[in-house]
Amino acid sequence: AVPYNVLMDALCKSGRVEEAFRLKGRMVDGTVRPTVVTFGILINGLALSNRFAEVSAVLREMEDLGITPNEVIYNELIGWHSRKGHCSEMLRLFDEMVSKGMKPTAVTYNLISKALCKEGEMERAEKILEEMLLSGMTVHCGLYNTVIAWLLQRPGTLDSVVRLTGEMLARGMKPNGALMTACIRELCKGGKHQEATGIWFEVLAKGFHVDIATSNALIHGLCEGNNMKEATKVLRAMVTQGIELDSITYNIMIQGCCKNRKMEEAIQLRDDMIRRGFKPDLFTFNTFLRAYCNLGKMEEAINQLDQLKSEGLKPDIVTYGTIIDGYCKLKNIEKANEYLTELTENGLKPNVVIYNALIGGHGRKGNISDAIGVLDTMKYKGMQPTPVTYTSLMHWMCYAGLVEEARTIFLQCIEKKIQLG
RNA sequence: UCACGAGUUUACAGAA
Repeated sequence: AVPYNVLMDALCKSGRVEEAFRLKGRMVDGTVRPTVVTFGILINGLALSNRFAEVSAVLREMEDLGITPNEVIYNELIGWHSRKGHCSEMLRLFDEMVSKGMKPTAVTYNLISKALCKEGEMERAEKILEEMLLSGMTVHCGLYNTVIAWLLQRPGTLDSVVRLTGEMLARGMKPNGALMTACIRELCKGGKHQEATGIWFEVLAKGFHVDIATSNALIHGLCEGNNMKEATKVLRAMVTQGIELDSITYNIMIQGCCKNRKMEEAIQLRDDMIRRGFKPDLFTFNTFLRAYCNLGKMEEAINQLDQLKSEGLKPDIVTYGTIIDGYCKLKNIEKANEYLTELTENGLKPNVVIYNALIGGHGRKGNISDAIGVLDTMKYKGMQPTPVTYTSLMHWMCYAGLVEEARTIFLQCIEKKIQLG
């Protein structure tokens, strides 16, 4: 039957459904028995050529032959209704599939959530989810996972996300790792630290495994919100719960300390990291480097550069971006250019961030013509200036009293429809 | 034979 199926599939996909059916006719007459797959191909063929009305005949034939539709057949039927926006029929099939003891697959959930979550219908997706619950329909965690994932992509849905995730947990379901991570990240971004931490603890309390990425996202979110106390609490909890930290965890915590100028603690964390067998990586070094730059301690910063080199690591564009910006903030253009040269010698290409930093350097010195020179270089190299480029340039122009020039740039931005924020 | 697609850390501007 396999060669038949292959041929029929090809025919269906090139719109020659009739011929596929004729082939199936020969199978039935002959010795080769069609299988579920055969019918799956035919149903897909009918759907592709918009002849869904004929599907019921196919289903009847299957029944006559004693062939039970499997998950794929259901997915095809659900897919058709999903694309046509026939939500109730789609959900009926979903329920039927479950009641016949079939497990919906990831494809099923994607099809359903896609239909439910179509543009502007997010509320509907939520409502349907709740209706399913109330009417005793089977709601698998996969459906929750997909609906929440869709919700997360839309602004202003955080509350729903929290509620649905809470409902999942209340029903003993576990949100998948990517979902948990996204959920926690978004919650933290929205300043909902207690909620984020709460979910994390709750999942652990239920005895579920929590991905390291999720825990890291939580700690990062808390650090970003300058909530080092809570971040430390979570870190401690990870250790006591036996969750293995990784170098990313350390890097996040180090960055958190550095941002708060707690260099001793940052160094302590790095020591701890090494003690546990992790080598500081580029992220670690770049983070320290930035911290020293921010403190105006350029010797210390360069010391980090030397150290990372001697560890066999290669400084990357971020390393140089940090150093160059550090010198530019100190109005030391000469040094900045020195590292610009080193960067190119190491086979790296300056990017927008580097140029933006240089513009800031010239600007701080009141050297607007050189700042404009950098902008010209960018354009010459075919590099797209960013909103940062323009706001920085305008700022330093105003600072130097060149308000009219700044206004000209501003008008150009509007003309080019550049969003300055 | 059916849909789509993956999560965590480091550099640049402005307002307070």
